[in-house]
Amino acid sequence: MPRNVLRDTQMREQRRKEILDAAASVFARRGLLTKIDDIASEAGRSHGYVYSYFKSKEELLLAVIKRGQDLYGEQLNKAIELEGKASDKFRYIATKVLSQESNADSYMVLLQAIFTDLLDDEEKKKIRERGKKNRQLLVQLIQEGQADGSVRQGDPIHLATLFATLIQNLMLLKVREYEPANETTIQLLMQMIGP
Amino acid sequence: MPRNVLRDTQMREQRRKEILDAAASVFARRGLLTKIDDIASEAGRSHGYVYSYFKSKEELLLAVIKRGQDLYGEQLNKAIELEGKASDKFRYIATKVLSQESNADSYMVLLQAIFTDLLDDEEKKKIRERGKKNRQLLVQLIQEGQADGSVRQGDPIHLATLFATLIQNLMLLKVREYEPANETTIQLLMQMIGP
Amino acid sequence: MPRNVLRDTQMREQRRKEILDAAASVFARRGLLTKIDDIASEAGRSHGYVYSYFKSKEELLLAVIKRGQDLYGEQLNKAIELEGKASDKFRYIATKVLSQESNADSYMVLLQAIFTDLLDDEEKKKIRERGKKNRQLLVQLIQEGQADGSVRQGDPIHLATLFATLIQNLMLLKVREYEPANETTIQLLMQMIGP
Amino acid sequence: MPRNVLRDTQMREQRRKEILDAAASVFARRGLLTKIDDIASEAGRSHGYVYSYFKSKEELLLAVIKRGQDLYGEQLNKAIELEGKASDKFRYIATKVLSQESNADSYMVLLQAIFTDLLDDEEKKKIRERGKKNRQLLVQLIQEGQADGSVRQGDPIHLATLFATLIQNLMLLKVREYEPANETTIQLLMQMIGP
DNA sequence: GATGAATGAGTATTCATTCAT
DNA sequence: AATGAATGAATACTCATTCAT
Repeated sequence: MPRNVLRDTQMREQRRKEILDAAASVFARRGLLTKIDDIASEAGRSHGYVYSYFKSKEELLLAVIKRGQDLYGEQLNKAIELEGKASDKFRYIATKVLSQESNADSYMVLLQAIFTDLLDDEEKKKIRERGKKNRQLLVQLIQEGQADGSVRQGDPIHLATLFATLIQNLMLLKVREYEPANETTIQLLMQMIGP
Repeated sequence: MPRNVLRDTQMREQRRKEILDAAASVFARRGLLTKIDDIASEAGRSHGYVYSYFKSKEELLLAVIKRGQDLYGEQLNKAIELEGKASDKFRYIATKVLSQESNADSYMVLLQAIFTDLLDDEEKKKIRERGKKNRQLLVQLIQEGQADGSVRQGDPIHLATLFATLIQNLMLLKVREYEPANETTIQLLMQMIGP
Repeated sequence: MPRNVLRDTQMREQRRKEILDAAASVFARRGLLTKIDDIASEAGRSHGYVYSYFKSKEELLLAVIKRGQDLYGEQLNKAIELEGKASDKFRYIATKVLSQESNADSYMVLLQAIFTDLLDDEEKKKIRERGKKNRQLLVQLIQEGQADGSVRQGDPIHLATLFATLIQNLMLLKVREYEPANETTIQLLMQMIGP
Repeated sequence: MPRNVLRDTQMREQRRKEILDAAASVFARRGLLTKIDDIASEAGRSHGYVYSYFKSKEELLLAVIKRGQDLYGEQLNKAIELEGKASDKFRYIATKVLSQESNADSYMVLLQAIFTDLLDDEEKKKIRERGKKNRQLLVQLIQEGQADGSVRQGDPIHLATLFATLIQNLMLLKVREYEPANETTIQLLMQMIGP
């Protein structure tokens, strides 16, 4: 009986995802000091297993970063597609992003990867490209808000950077309980980008 | 015949500082992956030399973090002592801090140290204490600004956190040329905390 | 597919023993200056291999010492269980112990470990406890001999110490060809403890 | 005024001796793991000081061993020159040697040096020669005792070896409080070599 | 496929030794 | 003479990666 090729492929994809989840969590916690064994344990597998899905630790790291950026992009897109004023969408983004711990993890991994010369420039460039693409979504939203009067005037790119910067860093601090980041913070944040 | 003890001590202090400078620079660039050899090379010395001034890589890392926090605190204090409205002091801080690359380096090192479980909780606690002390300076300044009408109303602690978060993350992004951070950004930042 | 767990475990035990053998031999030859690499080479393996069986050089050293003491204890017990007069058992011990080179190796390792402050007091204490347990076996035998008239009178503990001391040191000297230790020596030794 | 060359030489000799004393004590305690710094500290000097008196750690080690052997030889000679029966001289030796802690230290250093391949064969040979010379003194004494009837019959070389072995190992054990070695032990020892 | 035994490149750290002061 | 700054060879230990079972 021939194997079910489709199912095999799906299975494989599923397994790959499990490893990726484990990797994201551990990379966030231990940074670049993460060991393949840590990831394998987190996934409840042996380290050899990990290698049958990813060629190297670097490949795994890059995959984690990419997925984090893609997920963030999706969250932004979902917000953009909402009904209502731009400021409501920003509020949605702030609330949504800050509420998901995995975002903070992803961002921390990204930061470390960018800041270290572990990765070659080629890879760093790809990461930056994705970052710009995501920021462009925010820029759009800023412009939308400036048009509907719900966001203050000013260079949209800088405003988008400030907004992104704020929620990203707040995420970091929140997760580590290093500084507070709650509803009050979000309200302030909204006033700051408000008109 | 013993040498000139006073001069020896001064020399030693000077050398220690040189290593610390080198270490700060390399830690910022390579994060926790930094090798003692990298630091020694950066300082133009052998690795053994480094060990005659610092007992271990961890001690060196902690010293780098502490110095970064202390310098930041000094910059804040200098701003506080200026004449003028609180908002002018904030502008001074933003301009000053963002203009010094070493601040970004220090902050990145701090982030990685906090985010990794390389350090024990004891050490992390010390770092957090210093962080709180520095933020308290900003809180004071926010309150001063709310009194003189140059800063918007709202919980001072959250406002301070937001401000700190903004300049810190902007520092990061600037240094890595990942995102822009310039005079325009600062102006926006000022409007955001303005009344 | 997981492997045969039972066989794996047995294999692992076997490998551990091989390393222990190699370690005993090299420790005896090079003392505490022994390098892990020496041991690995002796076992025909890489140094990493050694570390997957023993956490550290110290753990390996302690295991070597313990095994040496346990083996010596077994040899004593075997002698005790023989038929015949106590003096015959002593002769058996002297002959048996002196004929096995590994005994000398073990003893030398033990001596060095005890005499250096490499090990903490906790570990040294354990070693001494085992030493006392073994000497107690000799004390029993001395008393048996004094009862059956085949061993001279006198404090059994001191006599046991003297006997142990003699065979241990003779072992040392013999192996290193520093001094002779043969049948004649054993005869003399027997006369000395004889009535 | 020309320097007092004689006094300078004596001074130098004196300093050398001080280092040697410190070295003997530390080598005994820490074995071949002894650091030059340990020795320098023990002597209340800097490590550079040590190097102006001894070319290397090995030279220092060899000097310590040689001195220990020479001192032991002197003690034997002194005993031989006493009036009385050979057995009295043996008792004197046992008492004297066991009462001086430095003898145990020296012997331990010697043992370790012999048992390690740190030293080249050339040096080991010299050490063995001195050892034989000292044992020869004991052999003489055994023969003297067999002549005057105060020592049992048997091959003098083996008897000498046994005696030497006994007192050396007892020294070791005594110093480390690993086993008892006192007046009672000496009495037994005397009976053992007695006729 | 899944495991974990085995390897060895890489790294922190120590310490003998040199030498300028 | 005496010190201790500086070096770098040596060594314990880690961990990514490979591969036989």
